[in-house]
Amino acid sequence: MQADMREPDSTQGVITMLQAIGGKWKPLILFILLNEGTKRFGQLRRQLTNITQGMLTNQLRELEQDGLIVRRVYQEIPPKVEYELSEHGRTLKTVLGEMCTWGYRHLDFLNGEKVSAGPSER
Amino acid sequence: MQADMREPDSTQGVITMLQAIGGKWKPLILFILLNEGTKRFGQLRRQLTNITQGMLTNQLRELEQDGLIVRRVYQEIPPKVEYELSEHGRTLKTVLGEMCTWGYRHLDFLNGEKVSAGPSER
DNA sequence: GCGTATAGTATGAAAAACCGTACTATGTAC
DNA sequence: GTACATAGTACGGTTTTTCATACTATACGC
Repeated sequence: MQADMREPDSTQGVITMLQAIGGKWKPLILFILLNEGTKRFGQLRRQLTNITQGMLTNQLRELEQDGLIVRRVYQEIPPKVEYELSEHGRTLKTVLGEMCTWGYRHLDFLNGEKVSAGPSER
Repeated sequence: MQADMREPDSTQGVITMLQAIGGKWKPLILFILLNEGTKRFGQLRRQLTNITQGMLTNQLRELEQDGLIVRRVYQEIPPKVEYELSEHGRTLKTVLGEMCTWGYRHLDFLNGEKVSAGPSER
């Protein structure tokens, strides 16, 4: 038996998780850093095609404050700043994996419904 | 995009997941139904102490439309409506579990930081 | 000096999420 | 008739999130 297992019926964990990586951009940022490693600010901005600079800065700051990513500033001109997952950030791998899997499963479910469910009665 | 592309570096799954169960109330509702089974509307409302009726109705409708919960209406007066997880909704168990676990881990991390990091200068 | 590239900051507007309050319908008990 | 209980709906307002646009600083090449 797990000694330290907090009550599984408590929503605390899930809520904490959603606060940390929920939202429109954070999962994207984390995925990119998780799968492609260190990235510069501009690289992220170009990859997240629709994000504004302010938004990206903001999200990166929050992720940094939550200890999920590390910001490395090179004292150069023009500026160079790199971002990568922290050690703690890398512990997201399994969760994100599970979420990804379920997400696809859900997509399949939604599609399957459209196809196989009887006459749509809404 | 392509429903077929399941590369682990795709954010599609995670985004889908967050759209389905993200937000302030859905995780709470799902947790209650997952751990305590079928509930009536009023029971949920009392358990989610701060939710408004409109919000609860709205969230339940969305969860129903996403096929995660089932709404059962009894033709009685006063009205009686029960909600429970659908079969598909129950597949959330593992993901929610993982999220919960990581959430707690993250809380520990945040607390650990406060305690063990150098002279607190805040 | 003038334009380019980078990593931002600042400001206000728009959109989305969420909340509070009042209202509906109807069978039962009083 | 009056009040109560249930599961809602309707309306408007506040709060939070996201967006668009313009601006900063500075080494380098021309």
